[in-house]
Amino acid sequence: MPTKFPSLTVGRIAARCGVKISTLHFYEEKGLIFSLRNKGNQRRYYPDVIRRVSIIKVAQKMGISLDEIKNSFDTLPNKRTPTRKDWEKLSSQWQEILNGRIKKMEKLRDSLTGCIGCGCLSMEQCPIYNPDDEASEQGPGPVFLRIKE
Amino acid sequence: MPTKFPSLTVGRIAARCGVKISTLHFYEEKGLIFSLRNKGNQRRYYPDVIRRVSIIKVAQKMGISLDEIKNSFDTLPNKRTPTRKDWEKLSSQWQEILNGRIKKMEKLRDSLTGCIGCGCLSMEQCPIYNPDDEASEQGPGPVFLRIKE
DNA sequence: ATAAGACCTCAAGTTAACTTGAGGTAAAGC
DNA sequence: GCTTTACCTCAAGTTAACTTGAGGTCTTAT
Repeated sequence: MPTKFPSLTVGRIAARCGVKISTLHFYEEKGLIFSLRNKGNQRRYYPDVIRRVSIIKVAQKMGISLDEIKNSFDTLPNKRTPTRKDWEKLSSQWQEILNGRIKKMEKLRDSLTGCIGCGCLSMEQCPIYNPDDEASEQGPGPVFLRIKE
Repeated sequence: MPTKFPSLTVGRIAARCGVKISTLHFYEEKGLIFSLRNKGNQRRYYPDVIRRVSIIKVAQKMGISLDEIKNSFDTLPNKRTPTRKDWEKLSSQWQEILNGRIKKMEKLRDSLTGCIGCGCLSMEQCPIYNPDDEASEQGPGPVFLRIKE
């Protein structure tokens, strides 16, 4: 916990992080980052906000939504900016999500491979048209498979 | 090319494909599917629209946008509904895209693995903070890396 | 023939993640 | 002190991919 009044301006943070000022306003509004105000009501940041923003950006690249990111941040003690240990935790959380996504994609890709030239476009047996994880999940549901007529 | 007037109603197609009627209207507006109108101005479809919608859905699962899907469809002769041969072509196109995405994700995941516990949160050497494909792409650009001070 | 159910159009709303703009204040440089 | 930047707030706009609703017409079943 820094003790001196923060001195980084929003413009500076923006430049450092490669984002627009409006993005920082937006993140703050969403509770993803924080700032103090100087006498003139301008935002002043502690340097750790840079790390925070960078982490947000990395997470986004993994396809994590801002909401999920916020949730993860909120699980940290005192809503502090992730420390090295925290980062370990967060990144392995996110890694799992990432792994799940990759698996799904690979599955799809492989089905696709099997489909190339298989002539199943009739949608009667094509695995792609009826992947287990969706159509069969909740009973009747979508009807990709039963085209029959 | 079917020669008889089409008879499938929008409600029927919706039920078959597991989508809402409004979605079909929307797809038509976007030029992704087509219909004829009966005397009373109601839509009537040829059965192949079902295949078309199914393909759209599959493509979307691969993360292909409607715009990209439309582009792909538009490359087909006469903008016809994909035949088996066409499907071969489209699916391998999309497979490439999918492969690219998977690769990116894997890269990210692996960087992440390398990062867990590496303490590079200072953002001075962390590969994640400065993946080649973005920051270094266009000269100056974002500044994730040069945090220095 | 008539009522219920299926359709039609067009406008506006929804979510995510921001961006843009207008109108006004602060801070910094000379 | 003055001017140029940098900030501030709040409202509205943006894109993708749809959904919802209002007000009205067709079709179909009885």
